[in-house]
Amino acid sequence: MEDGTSFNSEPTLVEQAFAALRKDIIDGTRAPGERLRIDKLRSLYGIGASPLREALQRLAADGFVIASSNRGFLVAPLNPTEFEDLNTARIAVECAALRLSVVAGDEDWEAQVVAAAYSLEKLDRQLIDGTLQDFDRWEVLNAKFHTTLVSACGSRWLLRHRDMLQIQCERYRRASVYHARLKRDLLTEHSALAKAALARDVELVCRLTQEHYAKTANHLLVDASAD
Amino acid sequence: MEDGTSFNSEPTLVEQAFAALRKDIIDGTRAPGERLRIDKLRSLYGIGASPLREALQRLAADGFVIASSNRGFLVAPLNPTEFEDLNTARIAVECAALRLSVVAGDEDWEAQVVAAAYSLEKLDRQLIDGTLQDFDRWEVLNAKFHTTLVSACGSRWLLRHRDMLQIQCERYRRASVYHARLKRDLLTEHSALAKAALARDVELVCRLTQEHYAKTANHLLVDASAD
DNA sequence: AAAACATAAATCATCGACAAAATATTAAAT
DNA sequence: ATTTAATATTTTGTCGATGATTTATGTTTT
Repeated sequence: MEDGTSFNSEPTLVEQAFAALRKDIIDGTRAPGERLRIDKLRSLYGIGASPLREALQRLAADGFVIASSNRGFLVAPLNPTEFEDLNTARIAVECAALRLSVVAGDEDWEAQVVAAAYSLEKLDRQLIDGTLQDFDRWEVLNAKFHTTLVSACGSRWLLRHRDMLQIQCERYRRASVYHARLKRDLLTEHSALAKAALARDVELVCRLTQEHYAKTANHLLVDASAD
Repeated sequence: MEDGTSFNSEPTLVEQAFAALRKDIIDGTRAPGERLRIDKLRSLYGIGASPLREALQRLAADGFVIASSNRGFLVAPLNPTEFEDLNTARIAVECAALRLSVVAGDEDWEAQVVAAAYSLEKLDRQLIDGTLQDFDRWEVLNAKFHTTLVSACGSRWLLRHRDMLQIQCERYRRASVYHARLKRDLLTEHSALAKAALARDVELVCRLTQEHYAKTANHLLVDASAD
Protein backbone atom coordinates (compact mmCIF):
# COMPACT_ATOMS: atom_id res chain seq x y z
CA MET A 1 0.00 0.00 0.00
CA GLU A 2 2.45 2.61 1.12
CA ASP A 3 5.49 2.09 -1.01
CA GLY A 4 7.36 5.17 -2.07
CA THR A 5 7.69 4.07 -5.66
CA SER A 6 4.17 4.59 -6.87
CA PHE A 7 5.13 6.37 -10.06
CA ASN A 8 5.33 4.18 -13.08
CA SER A 9 8.79 4.54 -14.51
CA GLU A 10 9.31 1.04 -15.80
CA PRO A 11 8.38 0.43 -19.35
CA THR A 12 6.20 -2.46 -20.33
CA LEU A 13 7.86 -5.79 -21.02
CA VAL A 14 6.85 -5.45 -24.62
CA GLU A 15 8.70 -2.16 -24.77
CA GLN A 16 11.72 -3.61 -23.04
CA ALA A 17 11.79 -6.57 -25.38
CA PHE A 18 11.37 -4.28 -28.36
CA ALA A 19 14.21 -2.03 -27.30
CA ALA A 20 16.54 -4.86 -26.39
CA LEU A 21 15.92 -6.80 -29.57
CA ARG A 22 16.17 -3.73 -31.73
CA LYS A 23 19.45 -2.76 -30.16
CA ASP A 24 20.84 -6.26 -30.57
CA ILE A 25 19.75 -6.42 -34.16
CA ILE A 26 21.22 -3.04 -34.99
CA ASP A 27 24.55 -3.72 -33.36
CA GLY A 28 24.78 -7.19 -34.77
CA THR A 29 24.48 -9.17 -31.56
CA ARG A 30 21.63 -10.94 -33.28
CA ALA A 31 23.09 -11.80 -36.65
CA PRO A 32 21.34 -10.99 -39.92
CA GLY A 33 19.28 -13.93 -41.08
CA GLU A 34 19.33 -15.54 -37.66
CA ARG A 35 16.18 -17.36 -36.73
CA LEU A 36 14.51 -15.96 -33.66
CA ARG A 37 13.04 -18.94 -31.88
CA ILE A 38 10.72 -17.93 -29.15
CA ASP A 39 12.04 -20.37 -26.58
CA LYS A 40 15.61 -19.27 -27.12
CA LEU A 41 14.66 -15.62 -26.87
CA ARG A 42 12.69 -16.33 -23.74
CA SER A 43 15.66 -17.70 -21.88
CA LEU A 44 17.94 -15.16 -23.52
CA TYR A 45 16.04 -12.08 -22.48
CA GLY A 46 14.16 -13.45 -19.51
CA ILE A 47 10.85 -12.31 -20.95
CA GLY A 48 7.76 -14.38 -21.62
CA ALA A 49 6.59 -15.52 -24.99
CA SER A 50 3.68 -13.12 -25.40
CA PRO A 51 5.56 -9.86 -24.93
CA LEU A 52 8.32 -11.23 -27.10
CA ARG A 53 6.00 -12.05 -29.95
CA GLU A 54 4.39 -8.63 -29.70
CA ALA A 55 7.76 -6.95 -29.80
CA LEU A 56 8.72 -9.05 -32.80
CA GLN A 57 5.61 -7.96 -34.64
CA ARG A 58 6.53 -4.35 -34.12
CA LEU A 59 10.05 -4.99 -35.26
CA ALA A 60 8.63 -6.71 -38.30
CA ALA A 61 6.59 -3.65 -39.14
CA ASP A 62 9.75 -1.56 -38.90
CA GLY A 63 11.65 -3.93 -41.14
CA PHE A 64 14.16 -5.20 -38.61
CA VAL A 65 12.61 -8.61 -38.53
CA ILE A 66 10.88 -10.79 -41.05
CA ALA A 67 7.78 -12.64 -39.95
CA SER A 68 6.82 -15.59 -42.10
CA SER A 69 3.61 -17.38 -41.37
CA ASN A 70 4.02 -20.55 -39.38
CA ARG A 71 7.75 -20.28 -39.65
CA GLY A 72 8.35 -17.72 -36.97
CA PHE A 73 10.67 -14.76 -37.11
CA LEU A 74 14.14 -14.09 -38.34
CA VAL A 75 16.45 -11.12 -38.27
CA ALA A 76 16.11 -9.26 -41.54
CA PRO A 77 19.09 -10.22 -43.68
CA LEU A 78 21.57 -7.67 -44.95
CA ASN A 79 22.70 -7.62 -48.52
CA PRO A 80 24.44 -5.11 -50.75
CA THR A 81 21.62 -4.78 -53.25
CA GLU A 82 19.19 -3.97 -50.53
CA PHE A 83 21.57 -1.45 -49.07
CA GLU A 84 21.84 0.44 -52.30
CA ASP A 85 18.08 0.49 -52.42
CA LEU A 86 17.85 1.63 -48.85
CA ASN A 87 20.43 4.31 -49.29
CA THR A 88 18.66 5.66 -52.33
CA ALA A 89 15.53 5.99 -50.26
CA ARG A 90 17.38 7.52 -47.36
CA ILE A 91 19.04 10.14 -49.52
CA ALA A 92 15.82 10.92 -51.31
CA VAL A 93 13.86 11.46 -48.13
CA GLU A 94 16.67 13.32 -46.43
CA CYS A 95 16.90 15.72 -49.35
CA ALA A 96 13.17 16.17 -49.46
CA ALA A 97 13.24 17.11 -45.81
CA LEU A 98 16.22 19.37 -46.35
CA ARG A 99 14.50 21.26 -49.12
CA LEU A 100 11.70 22.14 -46.78
CA SER A 101 13.81 22.71 -43.72
CA VAL A 102 16.40 24.94 -45.31
CA VAL A 103 13.69 27.16 -46.70
CA ALA A 104 11.56 27.24 -43.60
CA GLY A 105 14.20 27.34 -40.88
CA ASP A 106 13.93 30.37 -38.63
CA GLU A 107 16.62 32.15 -36.67
CA ASP A 108 16.48 29.65 -33.88
CA TRP A 109 17.11 26.90 -36.38
CA GLU A 110 20.07 28.81 -37.74
CA ALA A 111 21.50 29.05 -34.27
CA GLN A 112 21.05 25.34 -33.71
CA VAL A 113 22.76 24.56 -36.98
CA VAL A 114 25.68 26.75 -36.06
CA ALA A 115 25.93 25.11 -32.67
CA ALA A 116 25.68 21.57 -33.97
CA ALA A 117 28.19 22.27 -36.72
CA TYR A 118 30.59 23.84 -34.27
CA SER A 119 30.53 20.89 -31.89
CA LEU A 120 30.81 18.35 -34.64
CA GLU A 121 33.62 20.07 -36.47
CA LYS A 122 35.62 20.08 -33.30
CA LEU A 123 35.34 16.31 -33.08
CA ASP A 124 35.90 15.95 -36.80
CA ARG A 125 39.26 17.62 -36.24
CA GLN A 126 40.08 15.24 -33.40
CA LEU A 127 39.11 12.37 -35.64
CA ILE A 128 41.63 13.52 -38.19
CA ASP A 129 44.34 14.08 -35.58
CA GLY A 130 43.68 10.69 -34.15
CA THR A 131 43.18 12.34 -30.78
CA LEU A 132 39.55 11.34 -30.60
CA GLN A 133 38.88 9.50 -27.38
CA ASP A 134 35.14 8.97 -27.45
CA PHE A 135 33.93 7.75 -30.80
CA ASP A 136 30.38 7.30 -29.59
CA ARG A 137 30.27 10.99 -28.90
CA TRP A 138 31.26 11.69 -32.47
CA GLU A 139 28.45 9.41 -33.61
CA VAL A 140 25.98 11.30 -31.48
CA LEU A 141 27.08 14.71 -32.65
CA ASN A 142 27.16 13.60 -36.24
CA ALA A 143 23.61 12.36 -36.02
CA LYS A 144 22.62 15.50 -34.17
CA PHE A 145 24.06 17.70 -36.88
CA HIS A 146 22.18 16.04 -39.68
CA THR A 147 19.01 15.90 -37.63
CA THR A 148 19.26 19.58 -36.90
CA LEU A 149 19.54 20.40 -40.57
CA VAL A 150 16.21 18.75 -41.36
CA SER A 151 14.52 19.67 -38.10
CA ALA A 152 12.69 22.69 -39.50
CA CYS A 153 11.03 20.79 -42.32
CA GLY A 154 7.68 21.23 -40.65
CA SER A 155 6.43 17.67 -40.88
CA ARG A 156 6.67 15.18 -38.08
CA TRP A 157 5.61 12.42 -40.44
CA LEU A 158 8.43 13.22 -42.77
CA LEU A 159 10.89 13.23 -39.90
CA ARG A 160 9.51 9.97 -38.64
CA HIS A 161 10.06 8.26 -41.95
CA ARG A 162 13.41 9.87 -42.28
CA ASP A 163 14.35 8.43 -38.90
CA MET A 164 13.15 4.99 -39.88
CA LEU A 165 15.35 5.00 -42.96
CA GLN A 166 18.22 6.48 -41.03
CA ILE A 167 18.21 3.75 -38.43
CA GLN A 168 18.05 1.05 -41.05
CA CYS A 169 21.12 2.51 -42.68
CA GLU A 170 22.74 2.62 -39.30
CA ARG A 171 22.40 -1.13 -39.14
CA TYR A 172 24.40 -1.52 -42.31
CA ARG A 173 27.01 0.93 -41.07
CA ARG A 174 27.46 -0.98 -37.85
CA ALA A 175 27.60 -4.26 -39.69
CA SER A 176 30.62 -3.18 -41.65
CA VAL A 177 34.14 -2.63 -40.46
CA TYR A 178 34.52 0.65 -42.22
CA HIS A 179 35.39 2.50 -39.05
CA ALA A 180 39.09 2.14 -39.59
CA ARG A 181 39.28 4.01 -42.85
CA LEU A 182 36.57 6.50 -42.13
CA LYS A 183 39.01 9.37 -42.15
CA ARG A 184 37.66 11.14 -45.14
CA ASP A 185 37.51 14.85 -45.34
CA LEU A 186 34.47 14.76 -43.11
CA LEU A 187 35.44 18.07 -41.66
CA THR A 188 35.32 19.76 -45.03
CA GLU A 189 32.09 18.04 -45.93
CA HIS A 190 30.35 18.98 -42.74
CA SER A 191 31.36 22.61 -42.76
CA ALA A 192 30.44 22.95 -46.40
CA LEU A 193 27.04 21.51 -45.57
CA ALA A 194 26.50 23.88 -42.68
CA LYS A 195 27.60 26.84 -44.76
CA ALA A 196 25.27 25.96 -47.60
CA ALA A 197 22.38 25.46 -45.21
CA LEU A 198 22.91 28.84 -43.59
CA ALA A 199 23.16 30.42 -47.02
CA ARG A 200 19.82 28.77 -47.81
CA ASP A 201 21.25 27.23 -50.91
CA VAL A 202 18.77 24.38 -51.14
CA GLU A 203 20.19 22.70 -54.19
CA LEU A 204 23.70 22.75 -52.87
CA VAL A 205 22.62 21.34 -49.53
CA CYS A 206 20.90 18.47 -51.25
CA ARG A 207 23.81 17.78 -53.53
CA LEU A 208 26.31 17.79 -50.70
CA THR A 209 24.15 15.56 -48.55
CA GLN A 210 23.66 13.16 -51.38
CA GLU A 211 27.39 12.93 -52.02
CA HIS A 212 28.07 12.70 -48.33
CA TYR A 213 25.85 9.68 -47.88
CA ALA A 214 26.72 8.14 -51.19
CA LYS A 215 30.38 8.07 -50.18
CA THR A 216 29.54 6.24 -47.00
CA ALA A 217 27.57 3.79 -49.07
CA ASN A 218 30.51 3.07 -51.34
CA HIS A 219 32.75 2.35 -48.42
CA LEU A 220 30.26 -0.08 -47.05
CA LEU A 221 29.55 -1.87 -50.25
CA VAL A 222 33.14 -2.96 -50.44
CA ASP A 223 32.85 -5.42 -47.64
CA ALA A 224 29.14 -5.94 -47.37
CA SER A 225 29.65 -8.04 -50.48
CA ALA A 226 30.47 -10.97 -48.22
CA ASP A 227 26.85 -11.92 -48.55
CA MET B 1 -7.26 -37.89 -41.83
CA GLU B 2 -8.64 -37.41 -45.30
CA ASP B 3 -10.29 -34.07 -45.45
CA GLY B 4 -10.05 -32.33 -48.77
CA THR B 5 -8.75 -29.07 -47.31
CA SER B 6 -5.23 -30.07 -46.50
CA PHE B 7 -3.43 -27.19 -48.19
CA ASN B 8 -2.78 -24.23 -45.99
CA SER B 9 -3.77 -21.10 -47.81
CA GLU B 10 -5.25 -19.31 -44.84
CA PRO B 11 -3.21 -16.54 -43.33
CA THR B 12 -2.32 -16.52 -39.69
CA LEU B 13 -4.84 -15.12 -37.26
CA VAL B 14 -2.46 -12.28 -36.56
CA GLU B 15 -2.49 -11.44 -40.23
CA GLN B 16 -6.25 -11.69 -40.43
CA ALA B 17 -6.67 -9.48 -37.40
CA PHE B 18 -4.17 -7.01 -38.78
CA ALA B 19 -5.91 -6.80 -42.12
CA ALA B 20 -9.39 -6.57 -40.66
CA LEU B 21 -8.50 -3.92 -38.12
CA ARG B 22 -6.54 -1.91 -40.61
CA LYS B 23 -9.39 -1.96 -43.06
CA ASP B 24 -11.86 -0.94 -40.39
CA ILE B 25 -9.63 1.86 -39.19
CA ILE B 26 -9.07 3.18 -42.69
CA ASP B 27 -12.70 3.13 -43.66
CA GLY B 28 -13.82 4.55 -40.37
CA THR B 29 -15.68 1.55 -39.02
CA ARG B 30 -13.44 1.93 -36.01
CA ALA B 31 -13.69 5.61 -35.24
CA PRO B 32 -10.66 7.82 -34.73
CA GLY B 33 -9.79 8.05 -31.06
CA GLU B 34 -11.86 4.98 -30.20
CA ARG B 35 -10.44 2.83 -27.48
CA LEU B 36 -9.65 -0.67 -28.61
CA ARG B 37 -10.41 -2.91 -25.67
CA ILE B 38 -9.20 -6.41 -26.20
CA ASP B 39 -12.33 -8.08 -24.92
CA LYS B 40 -14.54 -6.07 -27.20
CA LEU B 41 -12.33 -6.77 -30.18
CA ARG B 42 -12.29 -10.42 -29.29
CA SER B 43 -16.00 -10.80 -29.54
CA LEU B 44 -16.11 -8.39 -32.45
CA TYR B 45 -13.64 -10.19 -34.65
CA GLY B 46 -13.88 -13.66 -33.18
CA ILE B 47 -10.15 -13.80 -32.65
CA GLY B 48 -8.30 -14.50 -29.43
CA ALA B 49 -6.49 -11.94 -27.36
CA SER B 50 -2.95 -12.88 -28.29
CA PRO B 51 -3.22 -12.52 -32.06
CA LEU B 52 -5.20 -9.34 -31.55
CA ARG B 53 -2.55 -7.77 -29.39
CA GLU B 54 0.12 -8.73 -31.87
CA ALA B 55 -1.83 -7.20 -34.70
CA LEU B 56 -2.34 -4.05 -32.68
CA GLN B 57 1.39 -3.75 -32.10
CA ARG B 58 1.98 -3.90 -35.81
CA LEU B 59 -0.69 -1.33 -36.45
CA ALA B 60 0.92 0.86 -33.82
CA ALA B 61 4.23 0.66 -35.63
CA ASP B 62 2.45 1.76 -38.80
CA GLY B 63 0.76 4.66 -37.05
CA PHE B 64 -2.82 3.47 -37.33
CA VAL B 65 -3.06 2.80 -33.65
CA ILE B 66 -1.61 4.41 -30.56
CA ALA B 67 -0.29 2.14 -27.85
CA SER B 68 0.11 3.80 -24.49
CA SER B 69 1.71 1.81 -21.75
CA ASN B 70 -0.70 0.26 -19.31
CA ARG B 71 -3.57 2.02 -20.95
CA GLY B 72 -4.10 -0.17 -23.95
CA PHE B 73 -4.68 0.83 -27.53
CA LEU B 74 -6.74 3.38 -29.34
CA VAL B 75 -7.37 4.24 -32.94
CA ALA B 76 -5.01 7.02 -33.94
CA PRO B 77 -7.02 10.25 -33.90
CA LEU B 78 -7.45 12.42 -36.96
CA ASN B 79 -6.94 16.12 -36.84
CA PRO B 80 -6.39 18.83 -39.43
CA THR B 81 -2.97 19.88 -38.18
CA GLU B 82 -1.74 16.36 -38.41
CA PHE B 83 -3.16 16.01 -41.87
CA GLU B 84 -1.28 19.02 -43.13
CA ASP B 85 1.83 17.52 -41.65
CA LEU B 86 1.11 14.16 -43.21
CA ASN B 87 0.34 15.63 -46.58
CA THR B 88 3.56 17.58 -46.57
CA ALA B 89 5.42 14.35 -45.99
CA ARG B 90 3.43 12.52 -48.60
CA ILE B 91 4.08 15.12 -51.24
CA ALA B 92 7.75 15.33 -50.36
CA VAL B 93 8.29 11.61 -50.62
CA GLU B 94 6.15 11.27 -53.72
CA CYS B 95 8.15 13.95 -55.47
CA ALA B 96 11.43 12.41 -54.36
CA ALA B 97 10.31 9.14 -55.88
CA LEU B 98 9.09 10.89 -59.01
CA ARG B 99 12.42 12.61 -59.55
CA LEU B 100 14.13 9.26 -59.63
CA SER B 101 11.45 7.43 -61.52
CA VAL B 102 10.96 9.94 -64.30
CA VAL B 103 14.66 9.97 -64.97
CA ALA B 104 15.19 6.25 -64.73
CA GLY B 105 12.01 4.95 -66.34
CA ASP B 106 12.64 2.75 -69.36
CA GLU B 107 10.45 2.11 -72.36
CA ASP B 108 8.38 -0.42 -70.56
CA TRP B 109 7.68 2.17 -67.87
CA GLU B 110 6.64 4.65 -70.55
CA ALA B 111 4.20 2.13 -71.92
CA GLN B 112 2.76 1.50 -68.51
CA VAL B 113 2.34 5.21 -67.90
CA VAL B 114 0.56 5.61 -71.21
CA ALA B 115 -1.71 2.68 -70.42
CA ALA B 116 -2.52 3.82 -66.90
CA ALA B 117 -3.15 7.38 -68.05
CA TYR B 118 -5.39 6.17 -70.84
CA SER B 119 -7.57 4.05 -68.57
CA LEU B 120 -7.80 6.71 -65.93
CA GLU B 121 -8.59 9.55 -68.27
CA LYS B 122 -11.46 7.55 -69.63
CA LEU B 123 -12.98 7.31 -66.18
CA ASP B 124 -12.09 10.92 -65.43
CA ARG B 125 -14.30 11.82 -68.35
CA GLN B 126 -17.13 9.68 -67.03
CA LEU B 127 -16.69 11.33 -63.66
CA ILE B 128 -17.24 14.71 -65.26
CA ASP B 129 -20.21 13.53 -67.30
CA GLY B 130 -21.72 12.02 -64.23
CA THR B 131 -21.94 8.73 -66.09
CA LEU B 132 -19.51 7.00 -63.80
CA GLN B 133 -21.05 3.87 -62.41
CA ASP B 134 -18.25 2.30 -60.44
CA PHE B 135 -16.45 4.81 -58.27
CA ASP B 136 -14.25 2.19 -56.67
CA ARG B 137 -12.84 1.45 -60.06
CA TRP B 138 -11.91 5.08 -60.48
CA GLU B 139 -10.17 4.92 -57.11
CA VAL B 140 -8.22 1.90 -58.19
CA LEU B 141 -7.16 3.37 -61.50
CA ASN B 142 -6.27 6.66 -59.92
CA ALA B 143 -4.02 4.93 -57.42
CA LYS B 144 -2.60 2.78 -60.18
CA PHE B 145 -1.73 5.81 -62.27
CA HIS B 146 0.19 7.54 -59.53
CA THR B 147 1.87 4.33 -58.49
CA THR B 148 2.97 3.69 -62.06
CA LEU B 149 4.56 7.11 -62.26
CA VAL B 150 6.85 6.40 -59.31
CA SER B 151 7.31 2.72 -60.04
CA ALA B 152 10.65 3.13 -61.78
CA CYS B 153 12.32 4.99 -58.93
CA GLY B 154 14.56 2.03 -58.27
CA SER B 155 14.11 1.76 -54.53
CA ARG B 156 11.74 -0.62 -52.85
CA TRP B 157 12.32 1.10 -49.55
CA LEU B 158 11.32 4.42 -50.99
CA LEU B 159 8.20 2.89 -52.47
CA ARG B 160 7.41 1.21 -49.21
CA HIS B 161 7.54 4.46 -47.31
CA ARG B 162 5.65 6.19 -50.04
CA ASP B 163 2.92 3.56 -49.69
CA MET B 164 2.80 3.99 -45.94
CA LEU B 165 2.24 7.72 -46.28
CA GLN B 166 -0.22 7.20 -49.08
CA ILE B 167 -2.40 4.89 -47.07
CA GLN B 168 -2.39 7.23 -44.10
CA CYS B 169 -3.62 10.00 -46.36
CA GLU B 170 -6.22 7.65 -47.67
CA ARG B 171 -7.60 7.40 -44.18
CA TYR B 172 -8.16 11.14 -44.09
CA ARG B 173 -9.70 11.10 -47.53
CA ARG B 174 -12.17 8.42 -46.53
CA ALA B 175 -12.95 10.20 -43.31
CA SER B 176 -14.17 13.27 -45.11
CA VAL B 177 -17.24 13.76 -47.18
CA TYR B 178 -15.45 15.46 -49.99
CA HIS B 179 -16.60 12.97 -52.57
CA ALA B 180 -19.51 15.07 -53.64
CA ARG B 181 -17.54 18.06 -54.88
CA LEU B 182 -14.59 16.18 -56.19
CA LYS B 183 -15.32 17.22 -59.73
CA ARG B 184 -12.28 19.28 -60.31
CA ASP B 185 -10.48 19.31 -63.58
CA LEU B 186 -8.95 15.99 -62.68
CA LEU B 187 -8.86 15.04 -66.31
CA THR B 188 -6.69 17.99 -67.19
CA GLU B 189 -4.49 17.44 -64.19
CA HIS B 190 -3.94 13.79 -64.92
CA SER B 191 -3.17 14.17 -68.59
CA ALA B 192 -0.82 17.06 -67.88
CA LEU B 193 0.97 14.85 -65.39
CA ALA B 194 1.28 11.96 -67.80
CA LYS B 195 2.51 14.25 -70.56
CA ALA B 196 5.14 15.83 -68.34
CA ALA B 197 6.30 12.42 -67.15
CA LEU B 198 6.69 11.12 -70.69
CA ALA B 199 8.54 14.30 -71.62
CA ARG B 200 10.84 13.58 -68.65
CA ASP B 201 10.26 17.04 -67.30
CA VAL B 202 11.12 16.22 -63.71
CA GLU B 203 10.45 19.61 -62.22
CA LEU B 204 7.12 19.96 -63.91
CA VAL B 205 6.04 16.49 -62.79
CA CYS B 206 6.88 17.35 -59.21
CA ARG B 207 5.14 20.67 -59.33
CA LEU B 208 1.99 19.22 -60.86
CA THR B 209 1.91 16.39 -58.34
CA GLN B 210 2.40 18.77 -55.49
CA GLU B 211 -0.46 20.96 -56.65
CA HIS B 212 -2.58 17.94 -57.36
CA TYR B 213 -2.26 16.61 -53.84
CA ALA B 214 -2.33 20.01 -52.22
CA LYS B 215 -5.70 20.69 -53.78
CA THR B 216 -7.09 17.51 -52.33
CA ALA B 217 -5.72 18.56 -48.99
CA ASN B 218 -7.50 21.89 -49.11
CA HIS B 219 -10.81 20.25 -49.86
CA LEU B 220 -10.39 17.98 -46.91
CA LEU B 221 -9.29 20.60 -44.47
CA VAL B 222 -12.59 22.36 -44.86
CA ASP B 223 -14.55 19.76 -43.02
CA ALA B 224 -11.86 17.92 -41.13
CA SER B 225 -11.87 21.00 -38.92
CA ALA B 226 -14.67 19.42 -36.95
CA ASP B 227 -12.02 18.07 -34.65
C1' DA C 1 23.19 -43.36 -54.53
C1' DA C 2 19.26 -40.20 -55.53
C1' DA C 3 14.50 -39.47 -55.25
C1' DA C 4 10.27 -40.36 -52.87
C1' DC C 5 7.93 -41.36 -49.06
C1' DA C 6 6.76 -42.03 -44.17
C1' DT C 7 7.63 -41.15 -39.43
C1' DA C 8 9.16 -38.54 -35.55
C1' DA C 9 10.61 -34.36 -33.27
C1' DA C 10 10.51 -29.30 -32.96
C1' DT C 11 8.40 -25.25 -33.43
C1' DC C 12 4.65 -22.20 -34.08
C1' DA C 13 0.10 -20.26 -33.30
C1' DT C 14 -3.54 -19.99 -30.46
C1' DC C 15 -6.49 -20.39 -26.48
C1' DG C 16 -8.04 -19.87 -21.73
C1' DA C 17 -7.35 -19.32 -16.99
C1' DC C 18 -5.14 -16.76 -13.67
C1' DA C 19 -1.93 -13.47 -11.02
C1' DA C 20 0.17 -8.97 -10.65
C1' DA C 21 0.41 -4.13 -11.67
C1' DA C 22 -1.56 0.10 -13.03
C1' DT C 23 -5.42 3.09 -13.80
C1' DA C 24 -9.94 4.74 -13.09
C1' DT C 25 -13.85 5.28 -10.16
C1' DT C 26 -16.39 5.81 -6.23
C1' DA C 27 -16.93 6.85 -1.39
C1' DA C 28 -15.33 8.94 2.86
C1' DA C 29 -13.25 12.35 5.54
C1' DT C 30 -11.25 16.65 6.46
C1' DA D 1 -14.96 21.02 -2.45
C1' DT D 2 -10.40 18.79 -2.32
C1' DT D 3 -7.82 15.42 -0.80
C1' DT D 4 -7.56 10.67 0.81
C1' DA D 5 -8.79 6.09 1.02
C1' DA D 6 -11.15 2.00 -0.74
C1' DT D 7 -12.88 -0.48 -4.57
C1' DA D 8 -13.47 -1.87 -9.22
C1' DT D 9 -11.83 -2.25 -13.86
C1' DT D 10 -8.42 -2.86 -17.21
C1' DT D 11 -4.21 -4.02 -18.82
C1' DT D 12 -0.25 -6.74 -18.81
C1' DG D 13 2.05 -10.80 -18.39
C1' DT D 14 2.63 -15.93 -17.01
C1' DC D 15 1.76 -20.67 -17.68
C1' DG D 16 0.37 -24.81 -19.62
C1' DA D 17 -2.38 -27.26 -23.04
C1' DT D 18 -3.50 -28.18 -27.77
C1' DG D 19 -3.70 -28.64 -32.68
C1' DA D 20 -1.14 -27.42 -37.01
C1' DT D 21 2.79 -27.03 -39.60
C1' DT D 22 7.65 -27.35 -40.37
C1' DT D 23 11.79 -29.48 -40.21
C1' DA D 24 14.61 -33.40 -39.39
C1' DT D 25 15.33 -38.33 -39.60
C1' DG D 26 15.11 -42.63 -41.51
C1' DT D 27 13.48 -46.03 -44.81
C1' DT D 28 12.05 -47.74 -49.00
C1' DT D 29 11.96 -47.71 -53.98
C1' DT D 30 13.82 -47.07 -58.63
